[in-house]
Amino acid sequence: MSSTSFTDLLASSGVDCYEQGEDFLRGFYPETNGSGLPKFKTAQPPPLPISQPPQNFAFSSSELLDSPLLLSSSHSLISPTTGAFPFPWQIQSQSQPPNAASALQEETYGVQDLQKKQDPVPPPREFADRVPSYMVVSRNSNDGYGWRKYGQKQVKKSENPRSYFKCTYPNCVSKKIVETASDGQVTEIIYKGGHNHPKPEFTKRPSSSANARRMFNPSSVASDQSESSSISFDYGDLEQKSFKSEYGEIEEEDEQPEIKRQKREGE
DNA sequence: AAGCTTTGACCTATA
DNA sequence: TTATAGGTCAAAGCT
Repeated sequence: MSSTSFTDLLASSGVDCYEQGEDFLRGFYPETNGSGLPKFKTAQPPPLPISQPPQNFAFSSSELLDSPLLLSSSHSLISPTTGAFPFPWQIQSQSQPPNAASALQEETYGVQDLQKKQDPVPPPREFADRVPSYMVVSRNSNDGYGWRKYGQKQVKKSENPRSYFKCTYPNCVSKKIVETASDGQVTEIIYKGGHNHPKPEFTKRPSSSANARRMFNPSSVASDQSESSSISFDYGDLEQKSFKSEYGEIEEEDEQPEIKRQKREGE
């Protein structure tokens, strides 16, 4: 599969990724079997039980706003003529439609050049400079999901250390690997597996203070500044793609209180 | 007290 | 079969 097929499909599907939930998912399927249905390597996925996919499945405005990359490139996000979404990594960095996951197997979208060129906006480092290192490193949850870091490794193929994250949602096997440069910039994100759940509604999460603090702490915003320089998706091990009907609704997070709290804590 | 990150050790896949 | 690299585990410590 190639990245061109992805955008081609998006273009051919003629969907607006922002506005169309289900259509977005449909259009998101990077590969079809010719009948408009996605190809699945492991098993035929159940039909999407979501008659009205939550908007968070695509983007939340706060996240969009948080990303200077998105802002800086927003003028070219969607082709007015084709409707093609030129930045599939934005979709994936936000969330992975579970059923699209296997179709994205071994798909890699590299956007290093783009990111490096468009990352002149200095992140709000005032937080990162004050908080403990692990808090800084945890700047990775802007996609709305809760991630727990379970390992870090310096790999040979890259001079930057990799951090390994698991989704904190119960029974969710989604993982992501974040490669972070010495200056704190995220140079690569690799998603493995897809979420079998919607974005958690952090206000309802147990121990919401702790989770919310990390999920929406401003330092994560700082990370967002540089995140998505390169995002890869590996859904090879994704088996359980069934969507649970327990769809929570998290449209937009009012992160102002969290930011304030974080500021207090960071001081 | 709960949940998180850190980090060295261990496990596994691959050449 | 062995060496190496990548991925994961789990105890310790932190917020």
